[in-house]
Amino acid sequence: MFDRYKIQIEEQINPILKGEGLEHISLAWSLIPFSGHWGISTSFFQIAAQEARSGKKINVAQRATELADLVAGKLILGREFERCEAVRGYINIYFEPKSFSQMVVDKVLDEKQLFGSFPSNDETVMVEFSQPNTHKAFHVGHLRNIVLGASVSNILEFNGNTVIRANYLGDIGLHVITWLWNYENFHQGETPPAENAISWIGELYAEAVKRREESEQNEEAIRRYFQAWDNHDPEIVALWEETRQWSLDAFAQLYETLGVHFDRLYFESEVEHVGKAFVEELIEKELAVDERPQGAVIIDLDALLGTKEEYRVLVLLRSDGTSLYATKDIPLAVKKFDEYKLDRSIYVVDVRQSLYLKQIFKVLELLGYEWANRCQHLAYEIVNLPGNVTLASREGTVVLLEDLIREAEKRAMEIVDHKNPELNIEEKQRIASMIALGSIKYSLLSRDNTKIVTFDWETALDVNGQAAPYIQYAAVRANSILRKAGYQIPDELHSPDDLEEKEIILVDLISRFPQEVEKAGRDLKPLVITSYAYDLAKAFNDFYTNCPVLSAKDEVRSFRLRLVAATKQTIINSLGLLGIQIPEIM
RNA sequence: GCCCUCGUAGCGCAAUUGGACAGCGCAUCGGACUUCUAAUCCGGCGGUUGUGAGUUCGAGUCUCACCGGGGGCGCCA
Repeated sequence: MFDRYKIQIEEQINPILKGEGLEHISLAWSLIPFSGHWGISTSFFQIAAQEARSGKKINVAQRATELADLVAGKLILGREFERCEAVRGYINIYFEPKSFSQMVVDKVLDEKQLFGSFPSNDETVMVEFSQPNTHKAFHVGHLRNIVLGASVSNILEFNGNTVIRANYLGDIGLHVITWLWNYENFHQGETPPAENAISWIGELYAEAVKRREESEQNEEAIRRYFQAWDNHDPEIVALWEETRQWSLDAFAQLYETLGVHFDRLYFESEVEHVGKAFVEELIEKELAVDERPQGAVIIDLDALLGTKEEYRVLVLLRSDGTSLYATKDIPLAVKKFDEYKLDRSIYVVDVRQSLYLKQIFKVLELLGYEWANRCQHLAYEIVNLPGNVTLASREGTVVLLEDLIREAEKRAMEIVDHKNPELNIEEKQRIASMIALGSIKYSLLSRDNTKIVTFDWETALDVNGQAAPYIQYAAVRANSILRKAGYQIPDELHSPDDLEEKEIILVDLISRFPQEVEKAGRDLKPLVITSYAYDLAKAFNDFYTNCPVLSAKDEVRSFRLRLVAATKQTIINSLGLLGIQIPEIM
């Protein structure tokens, strides 16, 4: 956006530096880091340091200051610039606010919901996230994964990638069998209640595990049940299929509530069989070692690679021949790349699986897949309870997703009810839901992926301060002004000669949105967007209290209306990347 | 034992990837609603960035060593 100006200015700076005996200098430009006025800046420290290294006896800081002063004194700026200044070795060049602000606002109103996005770049990326087990409940730990995966997908899409949102469901294994056995013996004929199907399924799971653990007889019965399932006992398979669907339906409902969708569902059951063939291949190629029946099928990566205690040993198949996660993850990766010709495959999985995924990617490389190094683990830390208590359904230390959402909606509803008593109940509920879900999502996304989230009800349901409702409210205020103006946004491109400081800060922030999107995409960090959206809302609230819009005169009013519309759009776009919606009223 | 990760104000978190004076929110204290919605705004208080070295003109950020929390290391997922 500013390249043209940079070149233009460098053409002036180079001769000045040449006069100082400095040639072939390249300057690194950046946006001036604090708001107030916008502009670009560069420093002379590197140049001074170079001089010092070449033998001259100079004080680097002093020399940088001297050079900055010199250049600032000699620069001749065009009318698109306001002024330039030298500050402690830096030179700051400020743009003329009028034309710049006009340019930014025009751009937003022109591009609308696409503002901040980048054109398609031909890169296809798959993001695998959520990965729930059927026949189990969802808790807040799972939510962090979903919310992160969904947001990263949105951000990558905005960056111009073609994104395939994939889910990988654990629909087989001991946990499923345990559930089925318990159901058939103790809950025959029951069906999940429509309202809270996941909780019901989860409760049965907890009960099933308890039964399995409390008697050896039960454990044996379950093992026999597993055998029967493995031998395709038609009754058990039918029950498996039916109950699995209950879970899938319930998940679909939850994803809808969360506003998350998937382009492709993978199932463990669809890759298990082919996975065993891959294990055979690995044994044949003498990469894997078959220690059965005494041991398992393993692949000693350190031995193969000559590393020491780095890749360790990966178990591919149990000694009894049944499959493990690794058995299935290998064919799954192949399937993904085959189906979609991926350029990149991202796994949103918690940090505890870092070594495991590193192993899987290495095995794929050893199998000769050239794309193996384009698999990427997006690791995030877990959600804990206070006192470093791990969330675990079997310990009872768990916060169920449905409970959390219900409670958050209840609290939001109280406020909505109080503030907007005239609305009908459906509308109130809709608004409360957006606020509740927004708060929950925001609180999970607004800390770095590498930081543990300690869940407590107080913080999770706090809607004050740096939280989604603050940002949503800013957009609602903007909307309120626009509504009172009859949604008539003037076309005039004139902006007033003198802009208020608050307006300048606001325009400045809006102009930074695209680069924040880029950064969030590069680092796979929604945190960048949560911070940005908050700063933007703050700047708008500041503008709101200081700059009247509707009562302002002609051109000021027009410009401010356009600015308000542009702000609303930018808030919508940024919260959209986080999967957070904005009500019209709140 | 090896590896990963975190440590910033009483608490919860940021910091443009090595740049300007380390910012914000809770909490706390004090102000502002006959005004486009106060779920808002303004001000005060609060810091040796775990410790110690090193690299650099410049370090919260990079290197090394310690200290402390969490996690992972062959048949769990």
